[in-house]
Formats: sequence, structure tokens, C-alpha cells
Amino acid sequence: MSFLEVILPLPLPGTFTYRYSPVLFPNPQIGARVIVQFGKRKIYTGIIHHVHDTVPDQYHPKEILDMVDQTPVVTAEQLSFFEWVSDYYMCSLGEVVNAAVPAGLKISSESYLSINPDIDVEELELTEKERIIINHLQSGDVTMNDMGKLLDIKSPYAHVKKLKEKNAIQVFEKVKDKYTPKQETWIRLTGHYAQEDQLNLLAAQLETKKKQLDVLLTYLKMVPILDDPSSNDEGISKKHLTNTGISISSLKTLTKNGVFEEWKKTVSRLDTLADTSQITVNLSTQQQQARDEIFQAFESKSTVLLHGVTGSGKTEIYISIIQDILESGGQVLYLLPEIALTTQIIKRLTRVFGKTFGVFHSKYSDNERVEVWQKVLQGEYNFVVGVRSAVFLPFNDLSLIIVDEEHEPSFKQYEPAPRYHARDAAIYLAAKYHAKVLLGTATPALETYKNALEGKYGLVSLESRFSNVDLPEVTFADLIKERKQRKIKGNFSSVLLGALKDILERNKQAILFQNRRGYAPYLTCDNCGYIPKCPHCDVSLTFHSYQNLLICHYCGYKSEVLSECVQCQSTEIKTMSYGTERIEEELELLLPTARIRRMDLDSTRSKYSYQKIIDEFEAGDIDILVGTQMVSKGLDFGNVELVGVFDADRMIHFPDFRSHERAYQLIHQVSGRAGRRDVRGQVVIQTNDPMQPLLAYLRRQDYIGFYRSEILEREQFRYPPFYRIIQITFKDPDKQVVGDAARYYGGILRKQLGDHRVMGPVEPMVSKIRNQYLFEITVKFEKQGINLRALKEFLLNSRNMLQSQRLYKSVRVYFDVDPV
DNA sequence: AGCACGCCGACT
DNA sequence: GTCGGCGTGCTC
Ligand SMILES: [Zn+2]
Ligand SMILES: [Zn+2]
Repeated sequence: MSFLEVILPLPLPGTFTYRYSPVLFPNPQIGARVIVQFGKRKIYTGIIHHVHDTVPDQYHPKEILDMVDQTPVVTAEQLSFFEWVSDYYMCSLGEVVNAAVPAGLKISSESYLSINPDIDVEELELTEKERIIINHLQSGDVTMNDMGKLLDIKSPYAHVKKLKEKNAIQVFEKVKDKYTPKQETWIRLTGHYAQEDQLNLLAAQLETKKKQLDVLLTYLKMVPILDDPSSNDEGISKKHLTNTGISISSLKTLTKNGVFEEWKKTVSRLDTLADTSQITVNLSTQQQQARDEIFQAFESKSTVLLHGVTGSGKTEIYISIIQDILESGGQVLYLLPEIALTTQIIKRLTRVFGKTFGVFHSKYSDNERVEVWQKVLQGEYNFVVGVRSAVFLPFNDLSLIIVDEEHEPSFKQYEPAPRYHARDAAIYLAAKYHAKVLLGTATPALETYKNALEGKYGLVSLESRFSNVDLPEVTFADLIKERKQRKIKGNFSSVLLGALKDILERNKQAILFQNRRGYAPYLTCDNCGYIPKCPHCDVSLTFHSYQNLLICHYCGYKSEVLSECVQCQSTEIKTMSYGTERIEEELELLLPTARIRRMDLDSTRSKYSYQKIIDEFEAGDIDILVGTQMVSKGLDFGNVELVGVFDADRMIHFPDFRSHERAYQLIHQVSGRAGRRDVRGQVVIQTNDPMQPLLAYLRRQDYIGFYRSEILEREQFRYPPFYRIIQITFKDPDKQVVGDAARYYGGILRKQLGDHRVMGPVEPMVSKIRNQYLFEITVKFEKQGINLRALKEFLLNSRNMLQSQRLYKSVRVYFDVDPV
């Protein structure tokens, strides 16, 4: 007997056993895909985890429906990596596979209803609802879900069952769309005409048919069949040929007459050209030295932190190292946060590596992601630049992983599971391949810097690209003082406004930074202060001006903009715009001559808008750029001499143990935009408390000083990197039930782990999402002397214990290991 | 997660 | 009575 253990992309523990016929499928490969039925009807794509011949005694395994691959699409190394992710981040293997494998490689089915053609529906006795179903089906098949919507009931199942019994309809499974290769129409000469003598004859015949002759001659110019007969094997793409302006109808005629033939060529969606440009990067002495130190450190350390100030040219060092690794035949993965993976960086890499590398971006279509996956699998890409999820690609000979801006919180995934951190997963993955990891940033995560200081990681510091760059001059605008003196205009202190005027007079550029958090636009009643909230979530609705809609960012709920306040019926409804937008508007009044642009999620929504703003700014067509986090990324803005920071206090005092670290990183990074070679930049930070210690470190751009003070706090208050955190979230539509469940679970933990290791349960800041109430417990525990495995085991067992209670059965419990 | 089954209240 | 909501258990 032959069985397969199959991973299904579902949030269920373990693998599932299926039978297969060795006659039909002689050599099942681990990591190959199989199509299986799971449950009564659903069809899924599973991944073969292993093959065995142990007959299960508890159940009868189903037989697989099909085997998709003869060779694995997931490598054995990946499978074991997936298992690590699932263990470490406390989720199911299926959830990892779901996140790792592009949707196009996983087909799944949907139930469709269709009318039975052999039956005369007129003769049947039908209820009203059944009649409606039949009527809908007469104009084509409908999915079970859609039918529910058409009937406006939760599930049409009961009626469908009746109709099935009456033999009036059928239910069948249809595969949802999956990866389809891109096809192009190509033109070539038919075999008969693909010879010199026949071509001459044909040319003579076409002497009077000028347009057809033109088509033939154009073709021969583009496909030099006489010099190189093999060039007619593929011919030329029809699009290419017709783009020359030839007569399309003449081409049609020639094709009809058997001169040309059309065929479908499978082409790549990815822009792959031969590696044409081999530009060597010229490193400065400092860069050269850092590069050497990195290689030196790799001799003894598998992970190295490159701590390089903003604008010190880390990217060039990466490029130089990547070239080295590729020359020696290794594979390289270069991870970037989403906002940093811009067309700029891709262009820059293209200049060096041609188009021989893969780009794995969340904005790309799933079909493109499938093609990157396949090219990595087939060894065609030895270099991939990508976001978080690119760690899951099927590398076979990984030599180096670069994690740029390693401190960025966006490397951690939150929803859905797996809640993994791409940097940490990369470090594990690298160890598996005996590969090296290079972490780069100007403001390391505290965890990372601690590891580097303790010698766990190598540490290479890069002061600046050139030796004559001064730190920017950082000044603080004391908002309290200015408020007393009535010098503040809207969001602007007189200090910042003065500096801006100066910049304008001198024809220089400025960047104004406003943190994104808490500045989404919303509507509010001017009379009573009412703010429209989502009926399903505990958040106010975000106002989207371009659609004129109110949208919930948690559940997607949409609502029309009401002209009247629901609370007081006042019609004085005011829009509170984006923080950046408000600043932009004020600025237009305060400095009417300035050319101002805004760069945030909202203004860069369309495909090229980001690039457009960058281009305009670089060309000097913008004086003041107002933006969020985005302005601290991207490439060198040459002429910036002033950076203004709004609302530093809100960042610093955000109620989270990482708020200092975050605030420091954000302000430090954006400050780095001020100044350039030979010119000292200026930074103005607006604050209510210019004396707070964090600002002193920022004034000196003193990361190490900041680290030293912050790390003491972390130790004292038992936070990472000294302690580990696992956050447990409880979810249920009944607030009382979740609260009780969380307290019950908390009780179990307290008893076993002690009060000091268990915090909560507490209601999170957003306490309801999609009609589910939330509670959170935070478990904090020492890094040393605790068996992490055993602890996780205990947490999982406690969840089982909780859910075996009748009352708490429906409560969802999930874990977030190392939350950020 | 998705689906079937079965129980129970509330409308024709 | 039967329709439709919802809770429960199971899926190889
Ligand atoms: Zn009102
Ligand atoms: Zn919502």
C-alpha cells in the first residue's frame, strides 16, 4: 500500500494521509503537488510531505485525484524551513505553505450549481425559492456562494439539497483560476517557403501585389532566413512585425495562402534580457574598507551588521558584494522593506546586473510571482530582490542574504498567520544553507545591535562615504514656549517657518516629516464632535476623498458620506484630512510662493506617482516635500538643506515599549536627508519638551548613546532583547465570553509561569474587529534558562484545555511570537 | 477554513 | 408546519 502525507494550505495542524496508485503515479516526489479532495466536496492543492506505506487504522484515506508535478515545486530544504516557521511562530504548516507558495501554484475548487439538462423543470413541483434557483440557473451556472447572495440567505444549501433529490440540478466542483502562461502569437514562414528558391519564386509572383511583397520583405529583413535558416524556427512575434506598419490584411492573405503560419509561443511576463551591462561600481576608500571588513567578519561570523549612516553608500557595498558572490556561483537574496523596494533601486540594480535577477514584490501580479518562483526553482535566477515573503522562494544554493533596513517593523508579518519576521527567518534559513547574512541599517534594531556588541554578529561601521560631511545641525522648536508667545501658526512654529522662508530665499529644498500613525483622514461633526465609526470594528472610518466614501481599514466596510450628523442632525460636517495634507494646506497659505508637494500612501497610490514626485523633486521643481515615512527612504535628494519633524512627542510617547526606539529610528533616518557633500543641513524638530533625553541623542545623531540608555530601560522593565515576548490574542463575537476565556487562560498561565511572566488579559487599543471582540495576554520570559519548546508546547496545550471547555469552544486563540 | 448536520425560534 | 439562523464537530 502506498500513501502520501500531504500538507494542505489550511489552518489545521499536521498533514493528511492520501492513497495513490503507484501504477498511475510511479515516482511521487517530495515537494510535488497533488490534487486532493478534502471533506465532502472541496478540492485543494497539497504538497507531498513524505511517502510511506503505513496503513492508517483510524480512518480510510481518500485517493489523490491527480499529481500535478513530476518534479518538486517545493524543495526538501524549504519543507524543513516551513516546519521551522510553523514551530517557531506557532502556526500550522498549512498556513506557512499558504503564505509561501504563490496562489497560482495552488488550485482550489468552488462549488457550482448547474441545471440538469435531461429534466423538464416545468413538470417538477417546486417551492418558490427552488423556482428562483432554477430561474437563475437557466441563464448559466452559478456558484453556491453567489446563489446564496442572489437569494439573500446565508446558505442556499437546504434548497439545493432538495433540488438535487428531485434530480433537477447538479452540484459540481470547478477549479478557480490559477497560473496561466502568457502566450504570444508568432509568425514564421511555412516549411514550403522557407527555402531560397521558393522565396525567389514567391517574390516574383508578388511583383504586382506591392503590399504583400512589402510584408514578405519586411519579414525577411527581420528574420534573416537566408543567412541563418534556424531563425525561421520561431520567426517573429506578430506584434513586432505589424508594428513596422505593414499591411495587416496582406499578412492575413499570405497566411491564408500558406506562406506564413501563426503559432503560439509561451513567453515570460518578466523582463529578462541577456546580462548586457557589467558595470563595476567604484567604491570610495571608506566603502572599500567596509567591504573588506564584512568579508573578514564572515570568516568567523555567519551574520554581520553593517551599521552605516544614511547616505554612506550601503547599496554600493551590497552591489559589490553581490557581484562577488554571483561570480563565485552562489545565490543571493536581497530583502528590502516594501517602501524601499522602489523602481529606483530596481533601475540601479539593472544598470549593474542587467535583467538577470528576479524582483519579488507584493504589488506584482500573482502570475508574475509564479514565474519568479519557477525561475528560482530552475536555477535561472541566482539573484532575487524582494520583500518579506521572498524568503520563501525555492533557492537551492543560497550563499548570501542581505536584509537592508533590518530595523524596519514591516519585516514582521501580522495578519494572516504565519506571524513571521523575515529578518529572523532569513538568519535561520541562512544557517540551513551555510549561507551568510548581511544586515544593514543606520539605526539597528536594539536586538540586532545587542547581538553585534556581544559578538554574536560581526559588526562593521561605516561612518560616511566621504570624510568631509558634517552632521546636520539639529534645533528644537519649543512648542510650549511658542504657544505662550503666540508665535505658532497652525502646525508651524516660528522656528520652522523661519527656516523654511530662509530655504525658499536661498532656492534650496526642504522635507517635512509627519508620522503616519494616527493621521488618517476622517469626518467629524463640527457641532457635537461625533466621528463616524465602523459598525463592525472599534475604529473610526477613514475618509477617502477620491471615492467620496468612508472606509474601515480593518474590515473594508464602506459607507456613503452622510450630509447630516447621525447624533445631532447638524449639517456642519468637517473633513479632517491627512496629517500631511493638513500641513500642505497650511503651508500654501503661509508660504504662497512655495512649490509644495505631498508624498504619502494617498498621493502615491497610482503606479507612477511615486516616481513622478521623486523626479520632480530631483529636478528642483518642488521646494517643499511634505511626507510620511516614505520621504526617509528612496535615493539621494541632492539639494535638501532642511528637514522639519512634526509631532515628535506623539511618536516618542506612544504607549508601546518600542516607541522610543521607533521614534529614534524614524527621526534619525529622516534627519539624514538634510545636507549633502560640503553643505551642512539643518533639522528642526518641533516638541513640547526639548529637554527630553532622546532628543539629545538625536541632536548628535548618536545611535550608540541612544542604544546604551535605552537598553538599560529594556533590561530594567524586562523587555526584549533581554526577555522574549509571546502575545496571545483571543477573539469571539461575544465580549463576555472572550473576556472570560482570556481570564481563564491567563489563570492557567499564571499558575504555571508565575505572575511576573504573564500580563493581562487586556483589551487592545482596537478592541473589536469584524464583530469579533479581542483580548490580549502578553507572556514575557527570560531568554536564558527557559526551554522555549516546552513553553510553546505548554501554551498550545493550554489552548486545547481552554477549547475543550464547552463555553469557550468558539473562542479563537492565536499566538504572536516576538511581536513588533 | 469550509462545510454538513441538527437543533430551535419565528413567521406564512 | 417549514424556513433560516446558528452552534458543533469533522475533515485524511
Ligand atoms: Zn453632531
Ligand atoms: Zn470595520
